[in-house]
Amino acid sequence: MDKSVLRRGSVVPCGSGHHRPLSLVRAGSAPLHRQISDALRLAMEAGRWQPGDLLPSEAELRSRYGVSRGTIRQALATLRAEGAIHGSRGRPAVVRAPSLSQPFNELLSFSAWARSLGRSPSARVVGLEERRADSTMAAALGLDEGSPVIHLVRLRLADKEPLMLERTTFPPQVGSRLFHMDLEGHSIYESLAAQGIVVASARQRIDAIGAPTTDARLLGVASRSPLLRVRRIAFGPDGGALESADDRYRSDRVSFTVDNSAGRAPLVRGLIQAVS
Amino acid sequence: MDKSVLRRGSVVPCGSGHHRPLSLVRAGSAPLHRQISDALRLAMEAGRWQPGDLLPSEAELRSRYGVSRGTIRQALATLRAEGAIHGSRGRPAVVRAPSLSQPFNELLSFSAWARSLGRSPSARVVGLEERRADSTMAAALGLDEGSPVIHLVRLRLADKEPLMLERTTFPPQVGSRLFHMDLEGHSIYESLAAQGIVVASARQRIDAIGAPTTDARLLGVASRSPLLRVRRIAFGPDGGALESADDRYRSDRVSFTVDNSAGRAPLVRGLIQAVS
DNA sequence: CACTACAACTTGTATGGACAAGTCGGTGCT
DNA sequence: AGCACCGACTTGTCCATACAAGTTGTAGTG
Repeated sequence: MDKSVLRRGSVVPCGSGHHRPLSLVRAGSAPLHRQISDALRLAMEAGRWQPGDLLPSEAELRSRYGVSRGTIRQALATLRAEGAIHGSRGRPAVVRAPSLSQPFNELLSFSAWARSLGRSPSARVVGLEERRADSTMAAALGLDEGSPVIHLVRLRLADKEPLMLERTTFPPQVGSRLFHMDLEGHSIYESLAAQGIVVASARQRIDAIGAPTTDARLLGVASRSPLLRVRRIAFGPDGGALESADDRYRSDRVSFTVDNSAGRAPLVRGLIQAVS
Repeated sequence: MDKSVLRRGSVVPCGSGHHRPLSLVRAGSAPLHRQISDALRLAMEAGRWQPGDLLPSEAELRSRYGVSRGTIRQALATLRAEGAIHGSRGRPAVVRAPSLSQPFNELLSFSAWARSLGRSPSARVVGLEERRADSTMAAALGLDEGSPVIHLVRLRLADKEPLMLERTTFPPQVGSRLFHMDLEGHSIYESLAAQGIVVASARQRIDAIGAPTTDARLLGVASRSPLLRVRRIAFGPDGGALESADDRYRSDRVSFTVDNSAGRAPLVRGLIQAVS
């Protein structure tokens, strides 16, 4: 009798056969169209629909959520403006690509970043020593030239695969704490935060360099192969510099994304590419 | 009797005192809401409303164009998705400062970016041709495999110095307009914006590659030297893909910065390094 | 068999009405 | 003067309806 309805609906393998309207709060909570767009976005991020799949038709969504068509269209319009779906006339909306939404904090802490991608981060200390600041480093950290600084070099790994070579210079009041810390297991940022040292702002510069031979050997790539370099100065709440870092990523495995919607804040993220 | 109506209306110094519905084509032409959003965007770009000004109320727009409120709201929703206006409840929509979308624009448009750094941008067309989309390109643009696309390759220069090699693929409805445009002098983005094609969101991926020989020759660097690559997909307010780009920057001259203050939006910018 | 035409579906467009929620200015009270 | 309150106005949300336009599968035609 209504096989025609099932024809389009069968595109979506709806595992749980809910027939009553899905849970929507109609009282003082968020607007209905927002609840619906959030739910759809969540389902897309969870991989319930693959890129290229067709969303359920507006009529089916309407009956599934028990709202009018205008409300459904408003929810879909939100997803369309975000670039998550892509509609044309006469056919249900097409799922565009995995939507990405993660906090920005990741770009600061390798450990937090790797964990957010489902990898287990670790580190291998290559060197830890006290130095005297040269002129550029002194300027970066706001110190006098020749004053002592602590220089730390670590190879950063995710699932035991080397991804990044990290050279960090700390002013004494921060760096002196490193000698009593576990530099290979725990996140430096998290250990410092436990001692009340928090990063309030950071300025990072991204460019590309050819790998020097020593860097190449540590990272396991060919000499002179391209690396993504991130140079960062992190500041505390009082504006004092907490570190000056030079991170070099294997560019065949790591890339950064900038997700930008007009009028909204840009979302900067690191990615680890799939092994080809 | 109705001074209350004039109270809000007086915000807009309506020079030409049209009282009949402004010129809208109701036959096979563009949809009404699109004609209205185009007209409003044009008026805003012409400086008729300054940033911070209040747009006329929906009721006034409704009577001015002789359409229903839903149509007006659809036009305003388009402008909101573009970031041109910014609405809150109980007050007419506010015209957003173009400076808010400035860093966003810089990352998109080489011309706008170079000008913001005090350089004079230009371009040299290396190739312009129609192609058929392969599977990955079709997926990126949301087209069918094998459908025609327009492929443009340009060398981008600042003060006549080559900085970036740009390969862009456009879907037909955007790319077909390129053949009637000045591709070496004017900004493509600005020319397209004048025709109502506006970028609402974009996804960019940054990594590093070694320069292939052809790229190296065009950019004037050694073969296999590191380049900063930015791959971008730009979307319009309706979620349709407007372009898929592959930009390769001379990493000895260009870098990107991410300024991050905790709690505030990260600021992503490009930099041209001083000649050493 | 190839092609056309149609019917059923889909989304896009547009209208009208109704109520809730927020802003703003003025009124009147203390 | 300072303050609470109210009413007019505004946008946000939601509903119901109707038609246009595009897609797709099916049935009928040559």
